Amino acid sequence: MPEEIPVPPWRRPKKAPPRMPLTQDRIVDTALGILDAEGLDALSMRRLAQELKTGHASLYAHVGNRDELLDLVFDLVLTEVEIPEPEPGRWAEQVKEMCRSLRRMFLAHRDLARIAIDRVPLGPNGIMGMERTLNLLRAGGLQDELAAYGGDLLSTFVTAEALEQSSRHSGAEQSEEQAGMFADQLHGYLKSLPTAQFPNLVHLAGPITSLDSDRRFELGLEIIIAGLVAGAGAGDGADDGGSNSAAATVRPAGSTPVGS
Amino acid sequence: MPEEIPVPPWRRPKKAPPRMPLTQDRIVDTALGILDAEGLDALSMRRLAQELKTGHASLYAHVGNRDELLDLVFDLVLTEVEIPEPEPGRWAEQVKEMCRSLRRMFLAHRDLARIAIDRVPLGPNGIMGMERTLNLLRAGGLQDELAAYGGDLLSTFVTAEALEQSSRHSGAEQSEEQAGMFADQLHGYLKSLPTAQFPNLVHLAGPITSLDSDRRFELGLEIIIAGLVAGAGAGDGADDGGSNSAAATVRPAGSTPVGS
DNA sequence: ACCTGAACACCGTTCAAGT
DNA sequence: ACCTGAACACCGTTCAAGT
Repeated sequence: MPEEIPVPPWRRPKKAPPRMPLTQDRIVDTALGILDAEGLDALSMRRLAQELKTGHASLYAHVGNRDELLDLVFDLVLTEVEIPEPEPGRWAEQVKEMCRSLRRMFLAHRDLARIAIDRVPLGPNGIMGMERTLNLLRAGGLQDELAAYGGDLLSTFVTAEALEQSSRHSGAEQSEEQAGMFADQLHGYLKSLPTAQFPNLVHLAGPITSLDSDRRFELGLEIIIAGLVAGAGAGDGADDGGSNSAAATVRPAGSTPVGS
Repeated sequence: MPEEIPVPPWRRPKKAPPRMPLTQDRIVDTALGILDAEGLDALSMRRLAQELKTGHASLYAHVGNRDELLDLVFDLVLTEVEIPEPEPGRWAEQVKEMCRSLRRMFLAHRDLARIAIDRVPLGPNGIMGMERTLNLLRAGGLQDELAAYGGDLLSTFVTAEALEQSSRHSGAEQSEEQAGMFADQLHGYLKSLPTAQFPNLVHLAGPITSLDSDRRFELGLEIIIAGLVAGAGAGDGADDGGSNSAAATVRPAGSTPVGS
């Protein structure tokens, strides 16, 4: 009888050989897969168990309950967020880069903003991210209280904006120009309001409905950072503060993922 | 046989005589009652029907589905939010008053922030509120785009902050100093982290955990308003802009509820 | 120790049938 | 026209029983 031929490693991209013992990591990975492909409502314990070819009751040996599972999924994706190491003269731009990276993570994972919105990221990657965020914010000269709260405010903003963007076209399975069609409808509705009673809505129907997600995001970012800088007083490190980013020539060489 | 004695009106505060026909208003009122008393998770169509002494299928003749019901509840409570008529020299303070009123509404209705967070208020009271908000913001000299987005940003902020505050002590039925106990635990945890790896978290453990909800709210409000003012340029109407409120002596006589 | 089947106590929504 | 009962297709969580 010949020796057993080993399975070539490239046959199992990362998932598992047909029968792998149930593991918390495997459960969380699979949950994220379902989330990305089908959304939060499809992510039931039963659906997840089916994907893992096991009974749904078996999951409770490894995750406690559904809410804890979502905590773990949230902490896992936090790995993808890049928080730059502070560089002099680039503070405002680096804060923006951090927020844009967080936003990219949300846009890459369906319904993740819904999971994140009412959760404090206290998993290992969340704690790591908090540390690096505080480090960046303090480099801008924010005093303690403002640095402590500023990180919260920024991440809340990014999460809420991602939530709004994803929920805007969540009615069915559409995703592309459906947002535009909704905006058109809303524009027509606002324009049709009685001018005497709603002068501002009629006048601003254009600006209200023409702001796309990217513009909203950058505008909000600008506002909050300007507010933080204003609150920082004439801080020493915030030399690049304010809403301009004149010194944005250096590449973000120091940016690294949270998880490493 | 004597004439039928009429029921004294004070016996039915506002609810209904024992048998009143099912109505959308009655359904929405009752839904809000359940929400306040028992929270969003308790607000099922079946629980609601039971409260109304009817079959749960009957509700669908008046509300479409559960999501639409929540839309209606949201629009109903928007009635309680006061948005001041602009007064010269009090812009920043009036914006704060508006946001505080919105916050009070959220704190008065359990889990309402969870309902509001992924909903655009397009009901009659929502539209009315948008109009009055835009009117106030433009009185501060914000140009069109900033006014259009500023209202969104402010209400998102207030909603997210209310959500965080309510979810902080949502584990069980506690509500009072439970938040303080959690803060203490978190403080101990942050202080126990290895200083070499987490210098900022260790150093800021105090500020991070000592910020109570009121302080967080006022801080965030300050930051966003400062950012809006900075973006407004040297606007004419924003004479009271910035983060101070020196002229806050006049009573808000012009403030009126949204719904009237 | 880990996994399973079966059960418990719920959901939202639909629809034919009643009044 | 409005309401109802019954059914459909799901949920999360627990727990005694198996291996």
